[in-house]
Amino acid sequence: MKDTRSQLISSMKELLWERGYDATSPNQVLERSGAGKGSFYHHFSGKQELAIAAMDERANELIAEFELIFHSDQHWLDKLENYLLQPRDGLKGCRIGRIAQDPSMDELLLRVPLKRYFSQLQQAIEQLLNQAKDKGELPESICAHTLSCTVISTVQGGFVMSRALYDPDCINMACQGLIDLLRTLSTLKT
Amino acid sequence: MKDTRSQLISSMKELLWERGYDATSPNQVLERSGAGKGSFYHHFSGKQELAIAAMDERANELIAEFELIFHSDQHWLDKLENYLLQPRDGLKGCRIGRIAQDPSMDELLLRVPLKRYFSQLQQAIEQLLNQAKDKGELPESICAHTLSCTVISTVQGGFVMSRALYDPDCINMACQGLIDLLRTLSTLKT
DNA sequence: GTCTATACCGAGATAGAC
DNA sequence: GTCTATCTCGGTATAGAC
Repeated sequence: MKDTRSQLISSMKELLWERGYDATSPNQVLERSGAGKGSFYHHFSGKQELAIAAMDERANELIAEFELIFHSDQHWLDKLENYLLQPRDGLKGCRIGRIAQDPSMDELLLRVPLKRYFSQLQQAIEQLLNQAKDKGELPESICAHTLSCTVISTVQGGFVMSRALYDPDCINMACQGLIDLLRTLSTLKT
Repeated sequence: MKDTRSQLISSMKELLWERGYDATSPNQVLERSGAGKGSFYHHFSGKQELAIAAMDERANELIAEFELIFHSDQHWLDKLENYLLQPRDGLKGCRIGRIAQDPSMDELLLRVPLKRYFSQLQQAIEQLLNQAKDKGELPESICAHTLSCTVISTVQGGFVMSRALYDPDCINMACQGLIDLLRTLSTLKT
């Protein structure tokens, strides 16, 4: 059991994942959380403030997840594979990237937690790739920053493609394809 | 100058690109096209039918674009680079993939043109990659179907990442990173 | 803190005149 | 074919009692 405020945030997190920001209404949040209108507008100034709180929690949660993977002491390629081949439901969408396409994301405040998550993720991946280059296991001609964009995009785009083709497996294949390229490259170098 | 019906479709295409399906209202379409409500509901049964007509046109248009690239007589890697490095506005989103995340895309009818586009694109890329394998320029261990998912996802995810970080350049880097991997791989094989 | 009542607006569509 | 008037519903929020 948690307090009303937490319930609201929790329900908003679910709905942001399922429906995004624009398509989620306060009423849906209330229904799911069991709270009343009064509580909602007592704890938050409105939909936007609640959404930001929810996205902040979600970002922290996801950052903790990838840090667990990237801070392990496996080989860099195993870490990356570990990250890329995590089980994902292609039809549901990324728990945070999901909302990036919503028109309301033009608003600066809403973008803050989103930006924070992706910045940190990119930094982590770029660092990993630079270590690989230092060890001579990735060609010097490959730019770690550029490739980190590719890695992140593959995951995010996998969700989009899965939904477009209505095939939950697309995202897993997309990630597998990238891993295959990296493994092959590392094999040929050896 | 075109007739009212075409104007409506044309405006809907723009709005679907800019705002997606759920966030686009009939009123916005009317305002942009200069048509009135009467015309709208005379030519179409409603928002959904208009959107499908618009997406159908858009799909045809985009299919023609990639066919122009893939049916040229360049080397497969040049074709792929040509496709991946096309100029794209990362902040606007894919002209058709943009709407894949909208909640309303759960409706079967709306997904038809979306699915048609992505299916054909994937088929074209897969074919290209298989030719590369036939020529021995891509390792047999690489699965063309799997890798085609990666290619498409990189583009789609590039748009998402660009919007998340609010950096129009992310998508271009993501695509460049994938090309770099493929070029490197092809170099080492030689 | 939480509830119910109320208000305002725009989405999406229909009706019937021209 | 196109126009204006009208309708219903839900999104988003405020007011004031408890």
